[in-house]
Amino acid sequence: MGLVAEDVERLDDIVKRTRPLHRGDFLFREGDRFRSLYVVKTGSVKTFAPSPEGGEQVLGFHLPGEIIGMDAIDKDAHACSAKVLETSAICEIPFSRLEELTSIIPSLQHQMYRLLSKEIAQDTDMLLLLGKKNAEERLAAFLLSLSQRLHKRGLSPSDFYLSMSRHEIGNYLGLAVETVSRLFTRFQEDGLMRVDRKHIQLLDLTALESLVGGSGQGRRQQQQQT
Amino acid sequence: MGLVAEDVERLDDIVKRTRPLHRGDFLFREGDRFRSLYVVKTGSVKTFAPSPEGGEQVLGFHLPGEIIGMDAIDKDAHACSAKVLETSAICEIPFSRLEELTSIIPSLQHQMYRLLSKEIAQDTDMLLLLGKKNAEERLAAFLLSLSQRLHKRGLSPSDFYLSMSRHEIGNYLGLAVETVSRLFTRFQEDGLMRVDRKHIQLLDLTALESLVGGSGQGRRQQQQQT
DNA sequence: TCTGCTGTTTGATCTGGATCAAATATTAGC
DNA sequence: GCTAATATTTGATCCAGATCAAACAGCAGA
Repeated sequence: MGLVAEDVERLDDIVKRTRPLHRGDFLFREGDRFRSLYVVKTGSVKTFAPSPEGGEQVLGFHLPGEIIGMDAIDKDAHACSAKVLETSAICEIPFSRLEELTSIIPSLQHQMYRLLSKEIAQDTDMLLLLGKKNAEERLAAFLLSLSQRLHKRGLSPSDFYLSMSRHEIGNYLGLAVETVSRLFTRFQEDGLMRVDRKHIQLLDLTALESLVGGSGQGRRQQQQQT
Repeated sequence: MGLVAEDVERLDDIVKRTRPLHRGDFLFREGDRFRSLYVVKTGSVKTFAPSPEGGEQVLGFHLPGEIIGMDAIDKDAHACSAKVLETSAICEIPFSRLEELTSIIPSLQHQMYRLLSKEIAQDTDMLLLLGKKNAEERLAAFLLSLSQRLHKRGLSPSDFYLSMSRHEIGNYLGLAVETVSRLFTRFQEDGLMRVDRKHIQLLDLTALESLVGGSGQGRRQQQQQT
């Protein structure tokens, strides 16, 4: 990402490798002091925040290559918890060390700004999804998002395992478990995918994409021009 | 914010003051190359993104003291548009100049990280709102958010004008205009606020806060423990 | 001032997805 | 392997809020 070998080495020096974490382990909990960012090397992690009513809101699922914890810099404390979904390798990057480095290496500083900015842009996409899309569009968008992110990491974009439960998917997408389950069934009947337990095969990426875009061929939908 | 006078001056030097903008003016449009961050001095701005179906999603309302454009750093292009809601004074901060400064002034770099992080945390709150809260809770949260942000700027927390339309509020909160209107009426009947056109008076902040928290005294709601 | 337009309110009806209910399939523990 | 606890699926019903419809109120422009 535009760093010379020497800089990469310096960055490498501050990264802590932790032994593998297992399903259910926490990277951090809501309220913890913020110290480090975490990078998923293999496996997956979910982040979630308690909602005032006692439930929780799943904020995201984090796949290999993705960074966790950037929302905690401002308040210097974590407002959400991060829980490992399957046996995972996670790197820890002490933020104060990272800050020292970025103030010395301008290109690294720029990367940090980009990473933070990207996180904002992704949240924005999610706002659009929760604010404007129906159940079908949400699940299609979710599946495509996983597909694309796995593909970016060199994994299969059309054949993968879901490390999260239907319940967690529903929570994340603002849908009830039952709705998620029914949609999986429907997508399968429509030949869009094959579902076997947590094993997913996407059979028609194009069709899924068109589902996400407009509400298919038919369903009316108010278009607010504000 | 922890800067010495000399640094403040340097920051001040790169800030461009533009003449007042008026209702309907754009700060930038979706697709524009990213060059600057914008700070609202007075007035208000809304940001919004087109949804694939042709409508739009209001992403936020920006009040004095707030920064706009941080989501565009990563892609070096704006993914949303920013439109002025009322006559406003806006400062422009060329990002490349800002980056030069932050690489020289560590405390400024830290502030930038905090600002970006705060934006992420705010989006996260919004995800919780759209994912878990009902119409009543959403509008109450919206009103309290405005109230708190205005108060932070030394303005009245309980008496203010809405520069955005009911339609825009609904769009932002994922609700229909009619629902927003009915809720304003209801809140008024319940003595929580007075509404006269765009003039708002919050009469019972405490009650509004309790509305946001749990679903009031009654309404059942599934609490997902995931 | 009048005129047309846009924004807001109010009422009636409809519906996507939640909720309730229950059977079935997995999985974890022993 | 066996059993309890948990997750998923499927079906029936319900309802918050969307949609449809229409009256009304501000407001900009002539």
